[in-house]
Amino acid sequence: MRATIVSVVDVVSVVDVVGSSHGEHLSTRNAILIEAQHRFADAGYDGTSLNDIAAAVGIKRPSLLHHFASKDALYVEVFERLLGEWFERLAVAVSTSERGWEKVEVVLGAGFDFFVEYPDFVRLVRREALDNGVRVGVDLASVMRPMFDVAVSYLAREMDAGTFRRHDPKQLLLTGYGALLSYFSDSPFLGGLLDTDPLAVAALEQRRSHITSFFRMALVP
Amino acid sequence: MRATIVSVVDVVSVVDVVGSSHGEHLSTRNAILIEAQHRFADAGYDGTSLNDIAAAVGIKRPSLLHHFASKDALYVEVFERLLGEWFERLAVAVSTSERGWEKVEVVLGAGFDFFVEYPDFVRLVRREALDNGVRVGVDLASVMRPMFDVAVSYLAREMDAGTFRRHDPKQLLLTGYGALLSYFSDSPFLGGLLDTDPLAVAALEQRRSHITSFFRMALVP
DNA sequence: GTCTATACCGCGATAGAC
DNA sequence: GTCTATCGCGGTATAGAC
Repeated sequence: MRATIVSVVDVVSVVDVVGSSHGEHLSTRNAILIEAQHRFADAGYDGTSLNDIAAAVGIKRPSLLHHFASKDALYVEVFERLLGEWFERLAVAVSTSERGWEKVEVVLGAGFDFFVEYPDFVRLVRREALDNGVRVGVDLASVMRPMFDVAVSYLAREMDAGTFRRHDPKQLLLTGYGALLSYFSDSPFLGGLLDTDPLAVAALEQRRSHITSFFRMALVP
Repeated sequence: MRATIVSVVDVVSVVDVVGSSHGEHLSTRNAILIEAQHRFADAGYDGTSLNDIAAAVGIKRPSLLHHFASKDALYVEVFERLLGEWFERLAVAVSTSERGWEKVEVVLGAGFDFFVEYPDFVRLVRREALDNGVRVGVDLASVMRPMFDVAVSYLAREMDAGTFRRHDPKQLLLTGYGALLSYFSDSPFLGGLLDTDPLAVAALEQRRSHITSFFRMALVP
């Protein structure tokens, strides 16, 4: 069984450590982390071999295991790093002075941009959400829960004030969650459904404006 | 590399073959299929071992491989069986005489009910969509494409007629796809976000009515 | 910090007896 | 149809030389 992340503090603190690369050439450790991130996102935990990661970095598997105690430890660190970036980005968006719909738009846009920037993150989260209950890698729910609760109460407050149309706030968030993430997590599949690459610039702009206008229509009276 | 499904006809024809169980006790073959379906949905292709499936059915792995040529063949047949049921169900919903929003409501409801009935299906589809491009198990996009195109043109027609509010039909479908599927595929995770089991009867009813009213609001002028 | 070498395990698949 | 036995591969992890 893989180790779990129990608090947001743990997550954020790790980022600084990893983020301190020395500049000139990527430290082997960082190179491993980056390569592992791609592999885990592409093929999942079970579908990823340490051999492949090591080879891609230009070392042998035993050398990789010198930097990380186990495959599990490597996976957890990859995930923690991304989660840290995610929280950081979200904190900035939430702390803006906007109000009402504008605030939702800012946060929504920040999430969208982050997913564009870190496509691996979305797919890792999705895989984790799917595996939850069977093999617990990272306790995503506990980590995300505080953000979720904040969002719920924000929506509820705005609805009570009449600024937003009335919906079940939790259901609305789940709907937004699914609509936003799925586009990125399933992009290889969606590429076959549409005629264009979903991650191309034009397609992304189209998606962004659809998501925005769709939820504006749902929320703004 | 796993084999691919190339046409819908292939899919549907298989269902009859498998569906013809003899009644008294599940044939070993069917028992294997059912067990494999659960494992593949829970743990993914790589995370599932033929040993476990065989043991759960009460036989040894070599005996399992007597019924199915390979792990790959087993996986494909599991998927085909579910896809067949899905198309069958959807065809019924689409063929109703409803019009405008009522038709959308019928199809949406049929999808929802199907996902409740076959939770494994949703997670298999999600895993397949995630893996697409890396390891091609089933060419989901080709199989789903015709349905997608039909839905797109239906929406476009209604929008042109003024029956529906104007959106980008494709984007709208992607949004619905994500909102609908994610609730089921990520239910173990969402259970930790909410306080109730997302698949409990009450929660499902809540979700169902939210989805319905949300899209009604988006579509009906 | 990286290497070679090794140990051990579980996997998918095959062959052949019953 | 199910079994035992075996093969070959790739997995994670460890020990010890450089």
